[in-house]
Order: sequence, then C-alpha cells, then structure tokens
Amino acid sequence: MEKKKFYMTTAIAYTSGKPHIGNTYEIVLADAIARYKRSQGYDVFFQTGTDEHGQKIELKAQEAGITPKEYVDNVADQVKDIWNMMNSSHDKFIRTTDEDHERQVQKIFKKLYEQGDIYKGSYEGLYCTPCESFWTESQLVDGKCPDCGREVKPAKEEAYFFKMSKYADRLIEHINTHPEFIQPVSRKNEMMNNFLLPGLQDLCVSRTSFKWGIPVDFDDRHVVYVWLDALTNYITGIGYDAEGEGAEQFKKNWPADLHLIGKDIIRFHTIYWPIFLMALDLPLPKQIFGHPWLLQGDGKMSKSKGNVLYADELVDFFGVDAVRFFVLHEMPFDNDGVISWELLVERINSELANTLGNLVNRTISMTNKYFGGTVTDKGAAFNDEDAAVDADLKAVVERTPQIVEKKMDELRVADAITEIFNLFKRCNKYIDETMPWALAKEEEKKDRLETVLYNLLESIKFGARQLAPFMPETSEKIMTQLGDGKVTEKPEILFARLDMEEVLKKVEELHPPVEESEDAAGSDGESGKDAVIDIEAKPEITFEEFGTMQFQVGEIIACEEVKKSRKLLCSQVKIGSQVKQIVSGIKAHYTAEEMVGKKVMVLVNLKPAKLAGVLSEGMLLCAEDENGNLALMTPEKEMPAGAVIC
RNA sequence: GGCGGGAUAGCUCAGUUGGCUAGAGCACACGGUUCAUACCCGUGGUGUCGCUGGUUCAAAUCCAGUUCCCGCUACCA
Repeated sequence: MEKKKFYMTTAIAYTSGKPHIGNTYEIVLADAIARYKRSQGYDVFFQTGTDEHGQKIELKAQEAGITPKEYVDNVADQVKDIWNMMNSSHDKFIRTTDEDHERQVQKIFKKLYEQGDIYKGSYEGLYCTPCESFWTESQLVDGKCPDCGREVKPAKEEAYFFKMSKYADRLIEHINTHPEFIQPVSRKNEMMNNFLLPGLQDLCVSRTSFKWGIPVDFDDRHVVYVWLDALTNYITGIGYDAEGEGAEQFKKNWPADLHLIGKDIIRFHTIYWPIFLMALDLPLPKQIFGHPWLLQGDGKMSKSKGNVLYADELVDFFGVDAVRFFVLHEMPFDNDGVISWELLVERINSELANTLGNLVNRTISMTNKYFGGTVTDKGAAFNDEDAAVDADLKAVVERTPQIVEKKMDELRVADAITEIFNLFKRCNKYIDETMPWALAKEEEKKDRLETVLYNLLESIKFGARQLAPFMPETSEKIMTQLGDGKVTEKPEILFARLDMEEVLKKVEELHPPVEESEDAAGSDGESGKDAVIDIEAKPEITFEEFGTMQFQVGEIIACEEVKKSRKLLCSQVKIGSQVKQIVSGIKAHYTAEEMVGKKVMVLVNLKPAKLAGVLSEGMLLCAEDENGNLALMTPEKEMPAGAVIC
C-alpha cells in the first residue's frame, strides 16, 4: 500500500549569527511532529535550512575580513551542528546559496516579470533630489518633501515590485473557506483586518543597495530581495522548476502539508507566500502554524542577570532529551512559554527524574530482585479487585495513543506529551495498588507478582514507544533497559535529580553577574559580537548637505503623554532662548517625569509636522538597538541648552 | 487610534450549548508505603471566578458599562 506523503518545513534560519533558543525550539517542535508522523506511517519529507543573503551578512563578512560566502558557510555549519545536536531528523537542509535554488529563484523572478506580476517601479514613489529620499504620497506635507519643503518628483531609483492586489480577493476567499489554513486561528483575524481587508500594498522584491543576493539575471544591478528568495526555498528544495515539470519529488510532495514558523513571520507566510504561489499557478500549502515564542524567565534579557540561554549550553547541563522535553512540554499552543534555569530544574526533577526515571528504575529493580530479570505473563489475578486494577491500567495505557494522535493532529504537542506522562503516572499508581513487595513475601502469590511486573513492563514499554518522537534517545534507552525478555541488571539512571542550588551556583560561575557597566563594550568576544548592529546604508551626502541640518542641545523643561497615542510623548524643549514643542515616540522607554530635566540632542530645523494631531517642531535624537530599545543622546559633559552640535 | 484576545487557588492554566458543594498540574501541609533516584500513592486548605449593573428559577459562563494586561496594526520627523 502506498504511504501517504507528508511534506513539512521549518522557517529557514537567518545566518547572520549563531541561532538563538527560538530557532532551536522550532526545529525541535518540527522534529517531534515529523517523527510522530513517520510513526503513524506517513512518508514524511522534512525540510529545514538557512537564509543566507542580505546586506547584514554582507557587512558582517566585511567586518570579519572574509567573503560573504565564507561567512555563511561558517554559520550554516554552526546551524547544522546545533540541529544535529538536538537530534533533528530533517531529510533536507537547504541553503539559499545552493546553486539550484539560486537558479530557480532567477527563473521564478523572470517568469513573474514576463507575465506581468512583477513590474519595474520606483522605490516608495516620490523622490526629493536634494534630500535623496523617497516618500510616499501620505508622507508628503502639502504635496512637498516633508524634510525640505521642496518639490518632489517620481523617483529615479528603480526597484521591482510584486502586484499583490491582483490576487488579494482569491486569497481572502481561500482563507475564508479553509479555516485550518492559518493556525492558531486567532492570527487569521489579524491578517484579515490589518492587511487583506484594508487593501494590500505591492511588495518590493529587489534591491540595488547591496550585492550579496541573487542577481536578477536580466537586470544585474538588482538583487532579489528577501521574501521571494527565502520563501521559495519550500519549492526549490524539493525540485521545483519554473520552466518545466519539476522533479518527481516535487510532484509528489507539493503542496506542503505544514509550514512551521514563528508567529513573527505569519504575515509573509499567509499573505505573500500564497500569492507568489498563485502567480506561479501552484496549489497552496495546507497549513501554516505560527508557533508562539519561548521567552526567558524573570524579566528581560539582561546579561547582568546571567539568564541568557543558549541551546548548546542547556544541552551540556541537562542532556538533549531533557531540553527537548522542556521546550515541547512547556510550550502552550497559542501563548508564549517561559524558560529559565529554575523551571528547567523543577520540571526535570518532577517529571523526568521522579515520575519517569524512578518508575523505570524501580520496576527493573523489582524484576531483578524477585525474578532474576525475567518475567512472563502468568495472567494471574486472585480476585475481582486485582482484575479491576489490571483492567484499569490496561485501559489507560491503551487509550493513550488515540489521545496523543488527536492532540498531535491539532499540533498540540505539549498536551500530547502530558498524556504520555499520565500513562507513566498511572504505572506508579499501579505499583502502589498492587504492592509487589507485599506479594513477594508470600510464596503462593508469586504468580500474581509476576503478572503485576509483566503488566508494568509492558505498560512502560508501550509508553516508551509513544515517547519516541519527543525524546528519541530516552525512548531507546528505556527499551534497551527493559530488554526483550530480560531486563538489564544494573539500570542506568535515566535522569538524575538535580539540586536547584547547585545548578544555580554553577550557572552563576559560568555567567558571573555583571555590575551595571552599561557601556562595557564587548568585554568578552561573544557578547561583543552580538552587540554589533548593521543597518541599511544610506547614500553618501556632501558636507553642504550635512550643513543644512541644525543640531543643538535642548533641555526638556516639561513633558506629558500624548493622550491619543500609545507611543508618543510631547516635550517642551528649551533651546537657547526659545522653547520648542517636540513629539517623540519613546513612551515605551521613558516616562514623562523621567524626561524632565534631561539635556538632549535636538534636530532643530526640521519642518514642523503634526503627530497624532499634536504639533512637533523638531526631533529628539535617540540610539536604537536591534530590539527597538531607545536611549536619548545626551552631551557627555555639562553643556548649556542651545549649545550647537557640530 | 483601529481590530482581536485575556483577567479563575501562591504559580501556570482548564472550565464545552448558563445548572448540582468552581477544577487540574506545580508548590505547600498532613497521612500511608519502602521496590525505587528522600521516591511513589492518598488526603487537604485558602478563591468576593477583574469591577459595576442587567437578563434568568439559576451566571465564571449571556448582555451593557468600566479598569487593567497582551497580540497585530497605525502613529513612532
């Protein structure tokens, strides 16, 4: 009989640096699903990989003094190592620098261009030559450049765009008739209300500002910009050919049954990707699951608390399966989950060491002690009570696969694991109910004792097999220890109980708490590397152009929240003898009270504009990190309000 | 500002179409047990079910209003 195919993917990891715990969670989740589907008899094809183009990588490579290709080769190896460390069972690891991927992306781009879905346009539409800036219609002030107030004209900077609106109605229809398409369903409304119903903007699909990308073959000043390059991996990886039939593998596997992605990129997968596919006249993937995130416990990411978590470090501490167990089990279906050293230790102790490990250990120990390691089914029950207890155990054991299957079909992996552990808990209870140590004291109850142990061993094996997709090594170990006919003589401890204080102490040694020193730039190599931020480069400007901007020190003498906005603060800023009102989007980072009294850097001659209906006559300058945290620029020495910044 | 979701035991949450003394897990306390990794099994408590009104014989559950939190989005000069 033909096996039913199941094609699933993870998002491809961006190779600007070592993958973080979130990516690692995703591969484990995907792997559990892939392994489960295989165990259900599906012919699974599981693809993952890396997204390796873009300016950020170009710049990082430059810094490191190597070619972009060398740079991504390194990171891709790192990613593969971590995936392998987590025992991922992916069938294909695609890299967007793979030759056939690049060639297909070029073909796809050309095809879409030739059929008119991609058109050459201009970036953002309207261009102010002196400012060298692009503006949209809505950004203009009185039809003129909001920066300098001069005329704007249609842009010269060209870019290719994809006509999203053309397919929007079809997509809306599809989403409405396929409720399973976007998971969790709560995300469906967000996509509908924010993007589809208001009308889709065309998507820019090429860039000329950097080179590290797939060149547009008929216009080589352009490289294909991110989404058309990255998303298409799902079809190029299995042998799609834009000019022909495509490989057998493609015909067999497409459409994908499941795209597993983080909730941050749902929009690209549920809007742009389906539309690309429609344009290519391909069927849409069956389901897209935007999983929640694994957040780090107790507050923010602070390095000073030493609570930054990396997968390889966790594995060193606890072992692969403990980490797999934790991320899978602790992660709700549609809420973010929390991970911390404390929670890890707690869960490992109570579930893995106590419930599971100890169960296996005590069962083996009794089998050895009473029967020299071998028991057979004597089918002995002395009375109705015995029979009832046996029957109940059997019922719980046997219904587990059905419940697990139901949960897995809904992608509720955490619930599936909980169900398997309920089986193990039931086994512990069975031991208490039957009290083998009491049976062992009476010779005539020996058959009953043997039956009890037999039931136990079989139940545990049954549970261990269920566990295989989630904790493959542990499942294997249990099966080996319980043996086939004879249990092992000296059971190895599956999961040792951990002492919370000891673990935390070791963690502290590894990550000594750093005192506030906020500007300790790159004290150790790793965090220093992480702190590097690259942004898209702007065109060069002349000194004259720089001179047109007037910066001065301002003193904030009053500040209040802008009522109708979530992010805006309105400050009265003293600059020399005048006071300007300036609105800034920094409410999330500073309170109004905090602002008062600060000396800040102000762009003074910016054309006034209204924000949320409030007049703003300049701009407070801030530094922003990759997480969007803002810090006001303040003079390093005491300077009077109004001092020129040059 | 727009759309959506949430507020239930110390913590994480479940509560289906309104119905019996409001539940589970973890943590805590007590009891039992000793095969086992001081483990396992059992018992138990605390809850103004965010707040205020309303509908109803009956509301955590439905309706209106209100506060706070979260997500997406817009504004973030």
